[in-house]
Amino acid sequence: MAGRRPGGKGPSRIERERRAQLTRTTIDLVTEHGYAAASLARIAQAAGVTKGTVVYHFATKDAVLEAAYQQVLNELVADVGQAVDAVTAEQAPAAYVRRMVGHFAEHPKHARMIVESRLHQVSKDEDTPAGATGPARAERRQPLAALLTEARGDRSRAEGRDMRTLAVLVGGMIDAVVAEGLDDPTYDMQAAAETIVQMLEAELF
Amino acid sequence: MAGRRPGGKGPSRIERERRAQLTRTTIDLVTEHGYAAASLARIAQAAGVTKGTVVYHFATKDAVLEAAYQQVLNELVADVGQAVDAVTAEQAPAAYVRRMVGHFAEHPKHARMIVESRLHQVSKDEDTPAGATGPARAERRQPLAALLTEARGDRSRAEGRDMRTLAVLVGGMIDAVVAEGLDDPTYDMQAAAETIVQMLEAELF
DNA sequence: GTCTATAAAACGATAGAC
DNA sequence: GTCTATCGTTTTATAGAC
Repeated sequence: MAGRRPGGKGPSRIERERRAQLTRTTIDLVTEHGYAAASLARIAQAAGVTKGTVVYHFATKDAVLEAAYQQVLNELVADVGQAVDAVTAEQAPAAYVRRMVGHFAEHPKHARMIVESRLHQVSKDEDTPAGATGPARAERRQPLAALLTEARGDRSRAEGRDMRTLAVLVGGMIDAVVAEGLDDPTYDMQAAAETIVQMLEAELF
Repeated sequence: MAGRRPGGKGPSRIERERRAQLTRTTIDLVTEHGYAAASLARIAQAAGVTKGTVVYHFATKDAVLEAAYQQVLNELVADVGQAVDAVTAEQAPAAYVRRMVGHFAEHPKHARMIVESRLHQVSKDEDTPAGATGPARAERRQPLAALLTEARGDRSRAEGRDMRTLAVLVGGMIDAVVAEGLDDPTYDMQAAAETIVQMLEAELF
């Protein structure tokens, strides 16, 4: 494990810089050549260091990829969270959709990183079937479902509506729009986001 | 290359059986332990043969996975195509959604296989960014987009609607429902499919 | 604290025996 | 037509020099 220093102080300056450099390089590698191309040797070569250096700072190859993924995810959560907190509960779902699509439109690399990680970042449990990311996946739609329930309030039109399914559907639409935008840079993701908002609000209000 | 026989007859009986056995084994491996676990050695071991045998019938490892994927895809296309052809143009989109979800609900293994292949089945071109599956991905939504355009006819409500985006959104909702169903077997995919149909027809008619 | 050198295993694919 | 044996590469990780 890296970062084991005597005194209880935080990571050293060069420790933080090296880790940041390596995660940046890893993100580039994964987004440009796929998860399979992100071997220790390639990460090291791309960063201009040796394999030993990479393993020294991260202990294992998976730790590097996990760190890269977490960084991307943290930025997304912070960005969307801020946008949602800035509006009323009623406007929150629309803000969520717009910022989610907007974030990925502004950071296509991050979108690719998350798409690539979705499948590979599965648990190491041998008995876990592929694609079943377990709790991580189940929690993916939960924040949106909570926003929807709050926004709905006690409106009659939305009575009996299944907020879980609505969250699943809206989440799927967002994923699809992002994927389409990655494939075709000329695709108008913002316009598609507005269509999602309209369909969502037709169901909610 | 396998199957090179003197006379212009089709593949031999044992050729067909071996290939079928190996593709079946490969599908099981990929769906249960992920694409990364589908190495030549593991495929051979699971099928009770040697690596050489596998390579003899398929020439390359990717050819095995491609064959497994194509078989799954062919069954899906045949099933959904038949369902769509059995109804009027107006009912076709709803039939598409229902059979798509139904097929994956009945064949969870196939759903996992397709999800796993989505990322890895990228072109071998070094310059192709990860996640960009090129033409294959662009064509994914085309059949649905065609159904939507035909079903819409000349209805006023649907005038100016972007059928490409609608196809992208509906496709994304289907993917999300299938993924949710894979993660949680108790999830009511059929009910979710009906919600998709309702939202779709609200946009179309 | 950082690196070189290397170990040990798994990989895809081939050559050649039968 | 089918298999065994093996080649050459690449993988992750470690041991030890500096």
